[in-house]
Amino acid sequence: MTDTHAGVQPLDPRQLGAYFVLREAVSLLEHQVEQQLRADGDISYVQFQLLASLTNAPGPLTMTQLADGVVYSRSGLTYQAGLLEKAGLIARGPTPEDERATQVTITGKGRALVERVLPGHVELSRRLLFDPLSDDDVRHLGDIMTRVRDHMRAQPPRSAAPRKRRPTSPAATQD
Amino acid sequence: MTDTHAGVQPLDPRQLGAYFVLREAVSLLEHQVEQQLRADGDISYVQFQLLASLTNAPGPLTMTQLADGVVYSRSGLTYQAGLLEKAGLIARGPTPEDERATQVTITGKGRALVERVLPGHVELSRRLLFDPLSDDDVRHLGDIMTRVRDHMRAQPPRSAAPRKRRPTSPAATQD
DNA sequence: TATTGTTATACTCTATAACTATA
DNA sequence: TATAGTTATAGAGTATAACAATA
Repeated sequence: MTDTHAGVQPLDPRQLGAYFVLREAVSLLEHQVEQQLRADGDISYVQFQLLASLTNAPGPLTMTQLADGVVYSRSGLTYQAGLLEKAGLIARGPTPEDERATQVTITGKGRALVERVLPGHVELSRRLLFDPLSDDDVRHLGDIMTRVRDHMRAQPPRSAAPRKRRPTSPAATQD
Repeated sequence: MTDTHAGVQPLDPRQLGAYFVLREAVSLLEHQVEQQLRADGDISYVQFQLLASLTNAPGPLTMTQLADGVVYSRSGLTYQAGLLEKAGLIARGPTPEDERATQVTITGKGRALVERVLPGHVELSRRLLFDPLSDDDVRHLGDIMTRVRDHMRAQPPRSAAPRKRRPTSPAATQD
């Protein structure tokens, strides 16, 4: 990459390399996982995440709670929840405390699907991600990404809710 | 769909945690980067990657070379290249040596766009990814993900994959 | 008025298969 | 026959805005 732009301090080449190889490796991983989930359970990773969130939760979640960290728009979640409900994997109903909210419950079929899909998911991540890594690598990777995640979550306005999102700065230099 | 998964050894919780936090952190990062690229240059990350590959390459690339590591189907690349060409960022022409191939060149406008977009991209990755990391973390992260990437690239395609693997070409990678 | 969630809609992107043309 | 690339097309997913109901 040419670094002939004045005014901005270029990123350390080591950082630049780490960033791009991270993106590349995760892209390859994502693609493979997507195939596995589709083949084993006919769901996407997003759908898996939603089911997994419900599985891990102590009880039903509202749509807003379910959206957190998985989806970046409310309508996106409504769309996905619609698919999951049509497939009989979740159920939606009223929330007693707040009549505006929707309570989302995972069904037995939904739990069964997670159980059916999880082994392959786990096996694949082991084969693709963990095979070439030592225990220490894994520990360090988890630690690093946890810090990064927490850092990012602390920084920007929270995701799935903002009323109005205005990306600033039009590109300035002509079209 | 019928998956005989008797006796699957569960993943070490540390690995499971590392996997999911990796996916989560990268998802947040991707989303932010996508916004930055769209705001600063009206391109997607895939399009940025294609332009960056051409910028880094010593000369023009064929479509096949350009596809490597960025896109997972030929038609997907044709689609993206069509957009980039329509925007005047790349040019496509015949390849002298092989009349079947298409030679892709980046235009001055394309280079200018990369230059315009890169500072913000770099700045964002520093702020989101590298701020909470030490130099040692970055070194380790780059090392880990390089090994993972190389490992995945060496893997033979899995069951349902319609045999169309490309040979690894050294030209178009970013690190 | 603000918030929860849905709907309508438009758009982006991906991927399979059929096709052309070269090798 | 095999490979490079395009096209046609279908489907999945996303996001914005308008909307209704409730707080």
